[in-house]
Amino acid sequence: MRIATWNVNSVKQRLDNIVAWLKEREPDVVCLQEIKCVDEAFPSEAFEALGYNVAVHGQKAFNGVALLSKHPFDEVRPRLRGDEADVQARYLEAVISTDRGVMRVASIYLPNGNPVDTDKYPYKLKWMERLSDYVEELLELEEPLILAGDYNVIPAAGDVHNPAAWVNDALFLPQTRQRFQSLINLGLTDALRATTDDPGLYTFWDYQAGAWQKNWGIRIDHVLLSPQAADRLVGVTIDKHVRAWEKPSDHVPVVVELDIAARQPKT
DNA sequence: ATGGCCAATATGATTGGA
Repeated sequence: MRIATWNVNSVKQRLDNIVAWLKEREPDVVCLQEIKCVDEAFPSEAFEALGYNVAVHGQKAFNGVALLSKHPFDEVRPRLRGDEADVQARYLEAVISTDRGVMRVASIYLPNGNPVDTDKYPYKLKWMERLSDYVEELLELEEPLILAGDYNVIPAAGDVHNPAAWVNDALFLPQTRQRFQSLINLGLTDALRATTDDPGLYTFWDYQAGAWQKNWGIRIDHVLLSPQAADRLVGVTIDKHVRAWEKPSDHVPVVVELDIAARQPKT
């Protein structure tokens, strides 16, 4: 089972790139973030033509998450629980049947939190606590659980080109990193860090200041695994090459290979 | 990060992203 996450920064602007990447990579499941459109405007047909089932949780202009899957969704759950007044579309979860039972996959777009002296930073921290509270419940199910997305968290100094420049940023502040660590401490595995200790592995390069050309990147797109998923981890790849394509997103896909097979349809 | 961008909005300037 190949599961990927990609913040596409507008599904409409990125459709050609996404389709080209899907053909090249052939993932089973894709978690998309920042689709920046309402459900009705999501280009489902382009993905269905490639054999994907589609689930969308969008909103007008900003945010928005989606799931693509070669295998049918048994259940789809939008919105992160814990705040009924929160209208931002940042969480979408689905259940897929596999040879190891139920597998649960979530597409996550965690709030950025900048500027930190506004209400955006408390919103981020609250969102992280809501996520932890919910994940604590999900882990009790003892299923393969894949929490994939743009976490807007730089976990450690080795995950940013110039740590000193980010010390006061919402992505790297100690409180942010502590809450991310608390989430991991519930019993999750950062898939990339389970495979390598190498610094300088990035998933985002700003459009500004020639950041891509200078490799001024940050690692903020993560795939977190429950024990039942981590035990089946085969490998992790950052598809860095798509950042050099025409009209790129500022994020690139992160792809996880798990030794889990889709349930064969009954014949 | 020496400065540098990009997407959406009934747009021609502003907001949001990271």
